[in-house]
Amino acid sequence: MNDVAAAAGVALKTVSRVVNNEPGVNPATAERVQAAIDRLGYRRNDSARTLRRGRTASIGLVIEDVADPFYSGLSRAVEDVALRNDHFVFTGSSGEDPARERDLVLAFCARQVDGLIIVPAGTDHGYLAPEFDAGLKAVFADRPPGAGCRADTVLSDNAGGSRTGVAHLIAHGHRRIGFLADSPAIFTAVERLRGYREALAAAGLPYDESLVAMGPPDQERVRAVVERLLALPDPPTALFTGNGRTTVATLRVLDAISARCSAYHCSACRCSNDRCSNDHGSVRHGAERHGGTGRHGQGRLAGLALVGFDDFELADLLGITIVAQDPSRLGLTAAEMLFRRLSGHAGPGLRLELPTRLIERGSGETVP
Amino acid sequence: MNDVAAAAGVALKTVSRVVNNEPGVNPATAERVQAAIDRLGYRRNDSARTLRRGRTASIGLVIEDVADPFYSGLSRAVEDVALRNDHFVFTGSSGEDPARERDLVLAFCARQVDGLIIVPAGTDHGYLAPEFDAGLKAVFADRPPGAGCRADTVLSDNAGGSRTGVAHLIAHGHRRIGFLADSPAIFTAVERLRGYREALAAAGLPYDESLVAMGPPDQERVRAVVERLLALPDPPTALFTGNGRTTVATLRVLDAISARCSAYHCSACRCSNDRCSNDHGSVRHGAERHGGTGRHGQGRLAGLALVGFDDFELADLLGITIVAQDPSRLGLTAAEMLFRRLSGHAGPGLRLELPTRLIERGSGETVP
DNA sequence: GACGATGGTGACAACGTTGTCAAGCACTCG
DNA sequence: CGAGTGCTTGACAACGTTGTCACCATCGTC
Repeated sequence: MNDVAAAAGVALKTVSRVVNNEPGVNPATAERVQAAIDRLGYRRNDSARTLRRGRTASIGLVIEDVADPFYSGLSRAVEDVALRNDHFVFTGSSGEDPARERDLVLAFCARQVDGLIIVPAGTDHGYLAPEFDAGLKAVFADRPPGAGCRADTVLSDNAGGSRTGVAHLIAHGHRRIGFLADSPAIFTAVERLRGYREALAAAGLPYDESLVAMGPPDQERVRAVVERLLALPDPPTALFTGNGRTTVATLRVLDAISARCSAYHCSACRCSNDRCSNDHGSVRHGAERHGGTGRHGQGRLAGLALVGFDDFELADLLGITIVAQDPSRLGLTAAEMLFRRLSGHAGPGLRLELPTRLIERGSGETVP
Repeated sequence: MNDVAAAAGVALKTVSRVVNNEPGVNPATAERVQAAIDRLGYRRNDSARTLRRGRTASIGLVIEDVADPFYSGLSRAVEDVALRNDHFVFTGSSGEDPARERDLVLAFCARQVDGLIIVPAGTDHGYLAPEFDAGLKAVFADRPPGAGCRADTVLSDNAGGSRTGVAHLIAHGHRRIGFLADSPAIFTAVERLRGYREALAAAGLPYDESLVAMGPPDQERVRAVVERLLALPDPPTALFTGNGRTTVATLRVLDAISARCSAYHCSACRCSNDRCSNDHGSVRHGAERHGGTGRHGQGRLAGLALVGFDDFELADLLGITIVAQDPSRLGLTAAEMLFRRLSGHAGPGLRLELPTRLIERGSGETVP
């Protein structure tokens, strides 16, 4: 900027005015300055600007994993809102590690982000107190902050969505419904379990702990869980899967089981064959309709009904009934709440719950 | 920092030394300072630090869309490498708009990012020249920079992968192969078209322009394209789709066509029925094997063979043969190249090409 | 006992911007 | 002609760090 000022024969401050489109500069001078700027390829140093003004025009976003479609949808929405507000976004993935969440958050604070959107991995946010005192604004998304933290929060209606999904299976005659979800350390998983229990209770069905399995959605764990469930003396006739990754992993397992067993007592055409070489205990045979209009998934679910929490790509094609939450709406809402705070809005911390939506595609509408 | 210094009864500089773990501080003093830091909840202001040191310890990442699984995988890899190198990542989505790409890049530069990883939307990167002069390091990923820009570049072997995929279809007896890809403004699409043509040429097959359709992968456009192809007097018996989104959109279209037509001349069991009420011209009927071990997709492709560029979630389950590139390897490689430059590595701009891999899953192995 | 080496500490300038305030100028009005 | 007004411009300090350099003890050595 110094060089530009010298080149244009004006003072530093005048260049600053031109760069910032401040009023009160003679058009002729402005043009001269602009010419010097272009000639020298000058670009404002936003670090210095930030230091001087105290605002960085950037926000931090801490999520679990950008590579997860749920969070990448959320990210995109946050980014869009931020850009509309002339802010940039630092993104960091915590990988469900509370320590990493904390490190990321504090690092973003040291970078003087104006605000934060956090999908918390941990449950203690005491470390944020000094930051809040220093004027930091934060919004929690998808999961609430730990006790004692009164920040704005945007959640999905996890319990309600889960209740609806499970009630849907019950309405189709299912009495034994397996429940697979993420680890009980995760808020959403616990809420969805609550919804599951509420739906059972509302229908007067017992809660059977042997039908419930919670843990990380990795393929091998899910495989073991599904096989355990199907080997029960009184196995489930339907599954409710508590997040997108678990649903997908479950689909793979059920598909493999279906493929191992080529015997079908087909309910549509009444044909049957006994080429089944699979020692699969009491697994019911699939109800694939030969040449019918059923969707892909239905013939490949080892005879089980399935409803999942979270929509995912190709769920439509596979005919998987799901309870949809809207990740981009979650991100959008969180970002808008944050920018409202940043523009001076005071008032107590809000807690919003976004509705979910049951989308029927076939896999949840089969009878036991 | 001033307050901390006052509270600990030391000079500013000593606090600075403690904060930065610089040697030469009396342990007792350091402890006193640390206590003051903790008591006051002090956190270093990285804006000032940046201003003083000239390095921001952050990099910028410009991609097409974080919400696209391809780019979110790439992002995650970049983020991981950055974190390992104690850097943070600004991410911005260009949405294939060259102007937005430019704005993002320049905004990141104004923020003094140490380096950039760019998936370019545009083909003119002259605007970067002053930044390069000022010492900016940049790596281009997935697509090369515009002419005249000698920056490091990491690409997938687009033409080669496409050639392999198409040759695979040819090897299975296909002579009329439709080619669907992204807009010809996009480097990868053009390269993949080149691979398609090379595979045809190598097999002595003619290049028929009416079998080629390029444009954005939105569902309605793809639907129209597929329907046009199938209505040709001599329709294709196979399709090669040039990216993940196009593949998925194509699957939806073919599924809808298959569902509309419930007539199957089943090659596996020789049964046939004529309940087909669909006016689908010369569309071949699906080869679904009733109760066989085939994968989901094969019965739902309207009788067409299909190979797609890019792997995607559930492609395994659907039995879709694809040419896989590795987005996270792309991101990892780009980030490592960038950090090599940042740590002083000089030398001419490199251009790397990562290999692709054909994964056979059924949809690409059916005969015409 | 004088000297240099060593370890610990602090004063000060500088990084590149912007907010504050004041000054210069041309013009108008009484 | 002088005061008042509005427009344009510039000098200067400050933002919170860190690099440079200098200072002062303390210690060991000749």
